[in-house]
Amino acid sequence: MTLKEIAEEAGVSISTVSRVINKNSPGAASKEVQDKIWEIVRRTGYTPNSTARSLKMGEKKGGVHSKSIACLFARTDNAATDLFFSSLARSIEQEAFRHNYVVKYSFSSFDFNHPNTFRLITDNQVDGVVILGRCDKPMLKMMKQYFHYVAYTGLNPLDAKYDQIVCDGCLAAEAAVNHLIDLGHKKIAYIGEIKSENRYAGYCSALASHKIPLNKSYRADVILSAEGGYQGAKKLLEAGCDATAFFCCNDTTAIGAMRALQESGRSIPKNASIISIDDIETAQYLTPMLTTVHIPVEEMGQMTAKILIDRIEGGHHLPLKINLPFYIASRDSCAPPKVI
Amino acid sequence: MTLKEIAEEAGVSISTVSRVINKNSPGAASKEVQDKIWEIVRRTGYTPNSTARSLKMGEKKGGVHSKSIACLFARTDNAATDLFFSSLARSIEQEAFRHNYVVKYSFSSFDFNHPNTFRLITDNQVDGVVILGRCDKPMLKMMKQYFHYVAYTGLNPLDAKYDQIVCDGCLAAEAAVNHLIDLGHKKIAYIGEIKSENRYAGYCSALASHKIPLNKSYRADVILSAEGGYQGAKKLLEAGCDATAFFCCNDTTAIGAMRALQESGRSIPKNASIISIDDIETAQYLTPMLTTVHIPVEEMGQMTAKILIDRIEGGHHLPLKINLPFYIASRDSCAPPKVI
DNA sequence: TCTTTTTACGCAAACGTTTGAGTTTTATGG
DNA sequence: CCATAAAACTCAAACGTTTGCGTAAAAAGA
Repeated sequence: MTLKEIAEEAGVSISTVSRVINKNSPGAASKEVQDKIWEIVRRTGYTPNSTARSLKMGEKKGGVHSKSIACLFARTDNAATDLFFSSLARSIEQEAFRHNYVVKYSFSSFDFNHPNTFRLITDNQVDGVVILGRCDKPMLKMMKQYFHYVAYTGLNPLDAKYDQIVCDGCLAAEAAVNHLIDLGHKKIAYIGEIKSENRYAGYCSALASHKIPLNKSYRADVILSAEGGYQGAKKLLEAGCDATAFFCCNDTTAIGAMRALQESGRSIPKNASIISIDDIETAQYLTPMLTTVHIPVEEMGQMTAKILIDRIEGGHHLPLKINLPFYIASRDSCAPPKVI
Repeated sequence: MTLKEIAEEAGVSISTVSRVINKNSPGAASKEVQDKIWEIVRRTGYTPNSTARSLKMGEKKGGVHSKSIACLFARTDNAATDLFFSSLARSIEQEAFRHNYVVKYSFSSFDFNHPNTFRLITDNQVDGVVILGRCDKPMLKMMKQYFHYVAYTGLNPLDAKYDQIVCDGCLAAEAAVNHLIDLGHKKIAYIGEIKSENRYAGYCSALASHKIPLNKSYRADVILSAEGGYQGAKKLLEAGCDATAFFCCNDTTAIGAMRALQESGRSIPKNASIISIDDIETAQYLTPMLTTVHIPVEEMGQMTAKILIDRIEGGHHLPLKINLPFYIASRDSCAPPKVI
């Protein structure tokens, strides 16, 4: 159904139909004509062709908006299937929805070398994009080229002039490890990614500031998943690692690590403490309840969406770098080390 | 930049520029003109206006495709933040990506009464949509009206003539409860949703076929989340429920229930067995490892995307109703009841 | 009854493309 | 040198809208 067809059927001009449907012109048509038009609209299930509409509207003052944003997972071996990112994505979407925006997600690992990627990006007009996960400067820059409005959210703040709403993973890791140290631990293992991972930097920094030497045999380089955590902890244990505490990069990894620890006969927190980052919903229902750094995902998502949309709709503030606070959700998986 | 501007600058007609850029017409222009046009394109960073392009292309034989599909969560109190749906969504997206489609997700609870919803839906042209979660017939019908191509995936098969790729939650629940019964349990509690939930039907049916009377004090009507499971189990326990086994509607709920059970001093599976549905990644890393009905999420997502896209691109088969098989991932959370 | 205002409507251009059909130029062959 | 074919290029319509401007009819005022 098109305006033209409706117009023909109603015996009026296209303009009239258009004006009636976008009830912007007060006295656009007589009551009769209006009724007739609406009747046809309802009966035929007409919906305006948004393509034509935005083509036509594209010129308007201030530019028109597709009222949609994209949400790109910068690195997604597993991110998309992690509760943390789901929650983040969800809160972004909810906030966007409140502003009448839709979100187009791309879970797929975002790879500019992929022949499709470019087309997907440029084809799919969006007003702005939020990048989540891990993102380096060149990539952000590239994004800026194609999308005027870009915001980043995640745990890895970048020192670049882009809007970013983050919760610093480095600081969070540092706090977690400090928590362990405060409990008396000195032999603290690291399970998670290492290369260009700021959580690892936080781990190192916490140790360093307490003059605890870095022990490479205390660390396992694994991807962030339950399987990763399990394998990482197992490897450490089998190598005879005598760590009394384990720092895991996120809760899911911790779940796997806990499993490995328990399988080896260690009880948590009696024989080994474990702490991680995220505080996904299930963390507090595990046995033992997981001590973890609570990241305010809800707020992160909300703010990100709000700020991006604000930008899109004309708010031109300076690049914002918002650092949201975390706190340690202290539960049952950490205790002082057993004195021998 | 528009074709027109390029044309002016190059001193040729719009048509020529168009033909050169979409290198479809072999002998569209002379080498010189081509070079000149490409030079301008590169220098100015011209990208075709996709809105205009699709408006124009809309007529082509077979219709043109926006190369995008939408993914709507029919009911989402919590679905979006559940690993099961994340995995499902992700596999849909990956498969779609392989076919050069992008996916627009809508996590927001999908509510036609919401004034925005209608506009969001109709505004955002997609070639087809997949509905996931829970969906009733009227809603599916409504969807069909706006999107020619609709596919459903989830655990709740519908007896309607739509493409649906499901894993029957009723059968899965029945199998789970049968598993419990086979172990010797007779007092089996139900934790999860009840109203119009086919898993509840499966639970009832399993009991009935073994002549075990339905005991309403054995069931807790809660939403599917860790918190829900926790509260549900707690309520049951506090009411003095003497069930020896607990069926939970999904893994996340089971995690919460396990917590409540353990808090009450019961050890699993010695004092109580627990089984659920989904088999999310973490299930096998819990302590005890969770026995659960494995749902082939990956396959479900893949098939759904593939079938929907096939439909969109012209494959006109009869409405498909694919019922994927599940199996019981038997682990450590179930054991025969303790003989008293 | 004649002007003036209001109400109701239509015309046509424009948004940036694509494309069939036509027109001009150049090369080919006799 | 002319006819013809091939190559290079242009015209203009169309896609479905929105909207400024113009006009006819009805209502109001005198």
